[in-house]
Amino acid sequence: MPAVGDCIKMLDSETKAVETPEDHAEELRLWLRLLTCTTLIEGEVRGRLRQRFDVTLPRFDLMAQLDKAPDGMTLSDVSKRMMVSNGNVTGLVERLVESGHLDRRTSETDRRVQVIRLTKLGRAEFRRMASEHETWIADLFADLTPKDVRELMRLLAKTKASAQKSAVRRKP
Amino acid sequence: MPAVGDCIKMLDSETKAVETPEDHAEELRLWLRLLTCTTLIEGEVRGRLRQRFDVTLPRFDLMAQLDKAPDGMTLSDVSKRMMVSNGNVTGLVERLVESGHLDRRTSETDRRVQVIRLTKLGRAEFRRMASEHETWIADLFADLTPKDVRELMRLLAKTKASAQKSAVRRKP
DNA sequence: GGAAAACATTTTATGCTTAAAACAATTTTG
DNA sequence: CAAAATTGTTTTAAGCATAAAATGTTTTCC
Repeated sequence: MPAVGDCIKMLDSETKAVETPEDHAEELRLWLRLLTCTTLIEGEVRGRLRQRFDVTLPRFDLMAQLDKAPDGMTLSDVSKRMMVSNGNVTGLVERLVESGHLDRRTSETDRRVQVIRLTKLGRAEFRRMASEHETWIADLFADLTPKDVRELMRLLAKTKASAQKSAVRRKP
Repeated sequence: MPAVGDCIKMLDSETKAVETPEDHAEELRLWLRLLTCTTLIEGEVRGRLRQRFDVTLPRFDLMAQLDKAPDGMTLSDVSKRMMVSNGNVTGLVERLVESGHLDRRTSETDRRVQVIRLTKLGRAEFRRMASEHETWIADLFADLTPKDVRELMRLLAKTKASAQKSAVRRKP
């Protein structure tokens, strides 16, 4: 049963409504749990990728983006999709070109733009990894019913929209 | 309406059931959405901490752990709680001791163990940051109803348990 | 009691990540 | 058309992060 103080707004000396220090403990706990789940799964995937394929998670993620874009992507596109900084992508791409997984060329129509693609080798290796990766994910989520999955998808979509709105409010 | 092939098990030449390559696309999409939500919120919190308090997220997280433990924690405890590597904590603590936010001493009873605590300065600064941080989180989750929050908490708890079980299956 | 196992932490080597500044090419606009 | 703004990428400097090996300490268990 909540205490009285939890539900009323304080009145100041001039009898105008004043914000009580609101209780946001529930949202905070939700955020920590969300973070815990992600960290747990991410760490597991990272370790398995390293053990099975000697590849890092960021490299895998970048290849995953390119696998969906047969005609290649620009570095900016990749950066936005992966939600990481531009400089980060520059370095990742450098190493993946070096190892022969990526092909990189300057755009014909805009000399600022770099277009990157998976090489044959890169695509083949990615497909091999992705297939196993999918089974890991399925296993990690194995205890969720199809209904749980649907419900989580819905609530996370709502969460994403809420967070995006809030982010935009700060920097318009 | 699902195609026939989605629901049947293939039969091999000797009429024994054979695993179809199962479709785990839903779980994969769920994982990506989970990751997106976390990355989005994490990036937002990171940026605000930097702008408002010139502090990094890992430093804040470490201080948050210590704020809950007035008698201090060992590096191992912190490492487990934060779900990061031991070496990582060593470096973080070094910098926070340097800046006067943490106090570190060798345990009286076990000379292997380092016990760290927030200093007065560290605690004061953390409290100031934490209070604002809580409002950011509330704002980021603002569009979720209390019921949404409860439901997400429940489903994420189930997800965490499932993932932990799967992780243990691999390395017992 | 002493060798072996377990534990807590640090070190090492490498790679990831960011924010901000710098650079270069294109587009906008007065 | 040229100055200014914008866009795409790279560089820089600092910090974060990991896995694996190394170091010192305590327990375990013959």
